[in-house]
Amino acid sequence: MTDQTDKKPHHHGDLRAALIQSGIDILTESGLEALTLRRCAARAGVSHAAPAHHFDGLSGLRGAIAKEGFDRFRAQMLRSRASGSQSPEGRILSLCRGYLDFAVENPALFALIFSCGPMSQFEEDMNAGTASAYGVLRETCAPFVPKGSDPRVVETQVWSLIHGFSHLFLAGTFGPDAGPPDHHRLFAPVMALLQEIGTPPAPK
Amino acid sequence: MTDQTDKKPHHHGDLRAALIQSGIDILTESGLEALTLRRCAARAGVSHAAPAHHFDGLSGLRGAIAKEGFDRFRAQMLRSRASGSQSPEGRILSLCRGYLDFAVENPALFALIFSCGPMSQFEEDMNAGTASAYGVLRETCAPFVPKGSDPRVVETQVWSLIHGFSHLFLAGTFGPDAGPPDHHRLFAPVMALLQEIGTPPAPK
DNA sequence: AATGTAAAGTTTACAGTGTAAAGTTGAAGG
DNA sequence: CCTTCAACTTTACACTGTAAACTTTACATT
Repeated sequence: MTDQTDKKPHHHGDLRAALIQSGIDILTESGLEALTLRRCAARAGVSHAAPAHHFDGLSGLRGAIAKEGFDRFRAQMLRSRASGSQSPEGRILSLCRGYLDFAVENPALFALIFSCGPMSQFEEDMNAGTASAYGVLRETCAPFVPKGSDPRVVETQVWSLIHGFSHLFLAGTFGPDAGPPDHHRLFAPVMALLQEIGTPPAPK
Repeated sequence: MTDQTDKKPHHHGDLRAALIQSGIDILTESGLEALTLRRCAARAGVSHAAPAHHFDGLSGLRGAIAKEGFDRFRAQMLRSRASGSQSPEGRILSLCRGYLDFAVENPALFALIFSCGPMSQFEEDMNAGTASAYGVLRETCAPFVPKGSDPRVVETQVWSLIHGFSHLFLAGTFGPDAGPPDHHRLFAPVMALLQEIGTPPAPK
């Protein structure tokens, strides 16, 4: 609708960005349920109805935050991928490490991003973010796609594996005691399977 | 605390069970956000404060519903596993089909079960349900565990894979057009990887 | 049988939430 | 200087969870 990205608002400096950042702060500090239009407004120092103007209600705010969250998610995956070994195996393993680390470090934002509830109305923002993150995964998976086969097979395997592990880890399914310090220990089976996925195209 | 399973309540026949069923109905009809103490009470024909008595507030109601949901989840997996080929491979594939089918048929209940937000207070109910479902997975994975190795490796791989696929499928990550009719088509890569996991212990 | 007691629900009240409408401010353009 | 319009505020309302006080009912004890 109205493009207010490069247009200076009248009163506040850049309220839209400030509201998104306030929302992310609230998510980080107090969890998903604490993300509220009114609290977000209070933190940004505006009236409680201001966020409903910039975004289309609460779900609009959540969509905008999710978009920003996807950007950071993607950035962290890229950073992690660039940090380790640059072999095809090393790149995909580091990417998945970044995936898990982001989920562990930003659980509420991660949950918001992949929430499948009332975000359906925001498929525009949502699909853009998903496609962005998915693109990173695709190019990292490319070396493992057998020639002539559908790349989505490998992509789906890797994507499902790392996402399922991250989600179950956050939900505490792998034990209530497992905390951020030792999540890489539990991560070992996933890494092993990822390496197994990587072997077929390079048999000898 | 108070065991009210076999004790006839005073006014209502069995309000606790009625409230849980009302909650599941609301979830099925109107989604996760629609699950409300007051709506649940109205549907069961009692005052709005009644649910807060039987359960410990909203999170208590959600915990009780999650427990019931886990039972149905487990039952569906068992039913599905029993329906197909009884080879070790067939059993694990059918189990995962049941997993995915339950998620597709009960998206809100599935999301509630694996929500990692404010359920932490209900680790008792939650861990019981998780352990119950996890047990089914364990025994189905057992034939694929190499002798002397940690069974949790295979379990984690299968669990993460099927859960991640189900969750991403519900979230629409694999395309917004993919609906219940063709979710088994998209499921193919996961099945392939599951069979791959199954091969190592039977090399010849 | 009368009475006490505790559980099961209801009523009342309150703080917080999203949303819609009307009102206010302030910067830009003629 | 005045108009205009977007940005924001104020006001109002329906709905939510929670806590407290109150009422009813079944059971147990005397």
